[in-house]
Amino acid sequence: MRRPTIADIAERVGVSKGAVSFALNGRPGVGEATRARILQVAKEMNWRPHSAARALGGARAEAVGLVIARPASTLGVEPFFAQLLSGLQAGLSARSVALHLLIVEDAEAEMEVYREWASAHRVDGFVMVDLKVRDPRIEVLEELGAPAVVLGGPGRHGSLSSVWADDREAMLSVLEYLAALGHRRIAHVAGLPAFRHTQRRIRALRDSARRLELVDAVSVPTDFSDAEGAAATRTLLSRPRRPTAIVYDSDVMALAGLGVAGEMGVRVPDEVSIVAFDDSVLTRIAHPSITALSRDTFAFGRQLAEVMLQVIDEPGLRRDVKTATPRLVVRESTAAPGAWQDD
Amino acid sequence: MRRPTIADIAERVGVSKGAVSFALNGRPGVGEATRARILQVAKEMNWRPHSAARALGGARAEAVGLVIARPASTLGVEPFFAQLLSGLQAGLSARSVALHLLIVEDAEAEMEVYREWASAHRVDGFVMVDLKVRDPRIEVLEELGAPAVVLGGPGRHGSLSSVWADDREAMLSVLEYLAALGHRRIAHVAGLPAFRHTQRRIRALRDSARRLELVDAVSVPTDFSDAEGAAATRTLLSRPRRPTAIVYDSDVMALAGLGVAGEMGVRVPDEVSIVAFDDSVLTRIAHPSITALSRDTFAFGRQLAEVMLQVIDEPGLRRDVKTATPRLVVRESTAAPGAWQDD
DNA sequence: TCCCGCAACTAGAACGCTTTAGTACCCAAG
DNA sequence: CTTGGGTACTAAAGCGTTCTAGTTGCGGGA
Repeated sequence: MRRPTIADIAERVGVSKGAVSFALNGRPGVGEATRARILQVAKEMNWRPHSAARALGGARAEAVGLVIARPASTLGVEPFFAQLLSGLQAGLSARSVALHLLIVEDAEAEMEVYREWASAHRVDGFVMVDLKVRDPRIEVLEELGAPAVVLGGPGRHGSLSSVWADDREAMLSVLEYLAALGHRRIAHVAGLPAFRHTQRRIRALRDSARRLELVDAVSVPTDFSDAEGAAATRTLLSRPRRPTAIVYDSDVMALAGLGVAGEMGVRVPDEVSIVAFDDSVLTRIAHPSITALSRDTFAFGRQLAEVMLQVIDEPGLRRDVKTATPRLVVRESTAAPGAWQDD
Repeated sequence: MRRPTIADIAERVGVSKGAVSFALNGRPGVGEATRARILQVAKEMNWRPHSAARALGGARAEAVGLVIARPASTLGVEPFFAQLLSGLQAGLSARSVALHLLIVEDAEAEMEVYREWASAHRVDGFVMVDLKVRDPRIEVLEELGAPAVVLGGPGRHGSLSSVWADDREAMLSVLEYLAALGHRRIAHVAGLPAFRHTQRRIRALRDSARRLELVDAVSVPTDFSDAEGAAATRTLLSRPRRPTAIVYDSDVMALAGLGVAGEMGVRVPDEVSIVAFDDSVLTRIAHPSITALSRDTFAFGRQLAEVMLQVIDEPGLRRDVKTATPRLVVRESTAAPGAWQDD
């Protein structure tokens, strides 16, 4: 048999569709007795709302959109991303809001999908990740007027809300720790330079070079892949005056770097110290275990969900949430540089 | 201004809504010249389809549902799951199909969501994971008549399609390898006994005990968490006649087990060999690296997507795809048992 | 010349729900 | 006894699209 509609219920109870709609949505305009009868019949007939029909009328979609312009494989490879996703889902599912996920080729396609989903009321809001320098997606989301939360910041995300961590401060804490150990030649294997947080880390290194008396403070950009992380490490360690410490923008790259050091016979931490942005099981079980900037990524994702839900509830709202700054967890991969390395 | 509808376009071009609909969907029933004009105007007015309205008419939702009854944290912790998810996404996004993802408390809630999404045309089909013994979800999906693909098998998934790996054969390959090395006391730290694939592995061990002359072949059930994996390992290694080899049902548990062995001063692989079902970066970088059953999980997810799309295209279809059996990758965690361990 | 068939197009119902405007009724105040 | 206002409801108009059942006009064969 066909799925029951409110018209069927109305007919059976002997009232109008309107009355049924009121009753089912707990709205005034229908007596208690009638309401009870309607609810009863609806249950008997096993009725369920048809979200598409509701959406046509402009109701909530009970879903949040996440469009990612990255190769799909990163989803599974980067612990950071996987953790973030699960935190996000955890936060959303507490309110039975689904995550509408799509991976696309590039930012162009991503914006097109924003337009489609927004104009079709397919989702109630968007979570935007991988904030770039002068990101055109911001404008699109603003123009669409859809609730949106940007992962990353602060600043430069227009009227959109955001959730961010202080990358600058985190980078400084690493540099100060390394400088205190006596390191003066510190290299930075950065992520994609187009990302705002990458820029912020690069700038933090450059800015503190003088204060910390670093004689060499270079940032090498990569695409965040383990391959480029390994290549950058190889280049750095092949220099006549190689760095005594390398800071990696992700745990995956740090691990790759550690592997390269092993291959090249450069001992860690005796000859080179290694620090990773982002902590995960990878840094913990590596051998030697890797000193890393640790944060609760799952909680980060949950905060993202929380802000998203708030912004959906109150469309005018603009929140700007700074999450806890990642703190350094010292493990076996860092030590004072050997004496022979001093200038 | 209001978002443009086909009625607006129709008015502007001076044709009926029907004609516009035909033109926009590349259907016959409208002349070339008119079609071109309609497309032109639609572009000018920046028109976009409204999926909710389409869904009302019974069109595709261009989304696949995935409902998971697990704690959200597993999503990020289990490399297998993360990889699978990205493979699935990769396969779907090639056809611009989104993944509608929701995490729920339990199987009851999961089935309720199936009903809701199906009756609301919210998704075109479902991917079901974590197939259990006598799984009630199968019936629900069959009854709903929604296209669905089950991860796991073979058999016992009724009329639904499935994608599966041969767990039995995989387990046998591990056991034969260990037996060939000389192991006779082999323990198995299993996953959730409610899962079909867990059962299959347990049975494989039991069945081959006699043939391989195992004097001790016990399976210890766990919930797949690293905590229970560690606990089970502790119990096993505390026995007066402890096993000389332990097979773990996941890489996460194997890693936990390796940690416990370290704590207890039991040397790996000299005193106990360790094998993991599921390969990932975890097993590769552990110290010692862990012998594991390896498969291309990303490809597995992509196959899942492929079958899903096929079943959506051809609702009557029932496919049963066996994926490549995981093959054993021998690393440092396995060796012949020490002589003193022989009976 | 007439009719047939086909392509091009129109009108409007249908999809399931929400919402608004309106109606019927009752009770209380004047 | 009338009026005013509140409650309980009904009828029907959307929401944006697709689909079905026409209608028109035109070219070609008898």
